[in-house]
Amino acid sequence: MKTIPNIEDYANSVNPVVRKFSDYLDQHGMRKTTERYAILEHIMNINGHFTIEELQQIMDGDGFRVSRSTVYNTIELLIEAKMLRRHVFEGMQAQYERITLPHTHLICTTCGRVKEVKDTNFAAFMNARRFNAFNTDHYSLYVYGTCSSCARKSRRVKAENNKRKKSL
Amino acid sequence: MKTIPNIEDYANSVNPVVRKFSDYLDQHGMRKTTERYAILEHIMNINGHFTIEELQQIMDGDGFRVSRSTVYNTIELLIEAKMLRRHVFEGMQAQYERITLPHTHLICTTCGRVKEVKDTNFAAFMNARRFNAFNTDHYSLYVYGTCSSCARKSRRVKAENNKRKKSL
DNA sequence: ATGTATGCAAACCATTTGCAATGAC
DNA sequence: GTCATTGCAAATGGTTTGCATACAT
Repeated sequence: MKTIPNIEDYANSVNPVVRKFSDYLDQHGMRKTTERYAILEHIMNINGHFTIEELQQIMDGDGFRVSRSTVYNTIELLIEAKMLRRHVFEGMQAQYERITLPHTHLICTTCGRVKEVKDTNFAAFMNARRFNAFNTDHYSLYVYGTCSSCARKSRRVKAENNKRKKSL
Repeated sequence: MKTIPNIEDYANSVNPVVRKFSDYLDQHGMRKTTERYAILEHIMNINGHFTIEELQQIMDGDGFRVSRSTVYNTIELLIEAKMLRRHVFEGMQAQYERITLPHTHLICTTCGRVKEVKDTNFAAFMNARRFNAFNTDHYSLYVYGTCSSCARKSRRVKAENNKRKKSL
């Protein structure tokens, strides 16, 4: 098991992400527990999206056992602290990701993989966009379609089907 | 109870939405049942979003009882027929809406109300947008924030709090 | 007549909750 | 020492499933 530093180490961390969480806990009179920091720590090591299940498996594999309720609890705190976002893509279970720079989500409807892409044009568009009498906090753009790897596979299957037809 | 026309009437309907559904059922060797048409009929009368629960209550109120499984079943068919879309906004249960023109969703994080807004600039932007090696099928833009009515309420509450403070 | 679709009740599964034990403060 | 947090197990609630019955074809 990777050693999880003790709570004082975290409370004094210079990592701005850890700082932000500590500050949030302080400001809300909440306790700084090993579990909370361990969960944040593991989330910081994940690139892109993860499900609750995946996060817990990563932590388990790392020898750090936390109860499911605590995972949900901490995820909720991180969302309230505006450090994490929950996404529910069509037909999939909830996925989470750290809030970083705004980006677009490409979701392959065949394999379910999600890819984040920077999109400065879109970000600029949204920054300028005002919705009448609506005060925007944040936004999500989900683009559904077929990723290149699934498109390749489907072309291969079609080619094989054609071959079969010819040989009949 | 509003009379639901019989199945032949539907099969011969000139309504393009009903047509599309009939064609889909035909092409897939599926049966044209009263329940399926009644569900489509009621969905067509709904403006904007609805939950499964809401749809069923509307149908009940209209004296048309369908089982929950049939509602789910038919909703699924309509999604496969690309006539309906499922949305899961942050912290809410699934909502459905007919596929019409592309539009942006404004979701109030206070009251949960969802509003659709046309956005021709954004539609134009997305039409021109190509994602490298990704074949786009459709997209959804969710904008979260505070609607005008909730903003008004919150201003009122703040004003009252200030008054109270002064009088102390 | 055949077999798909419906309706009901039971099963499912991600998430939430209640509560005794633990540990941050 | 106090009380928020944890972990477990049970409850919840939206959705799915199995199966006998109804009905479109």
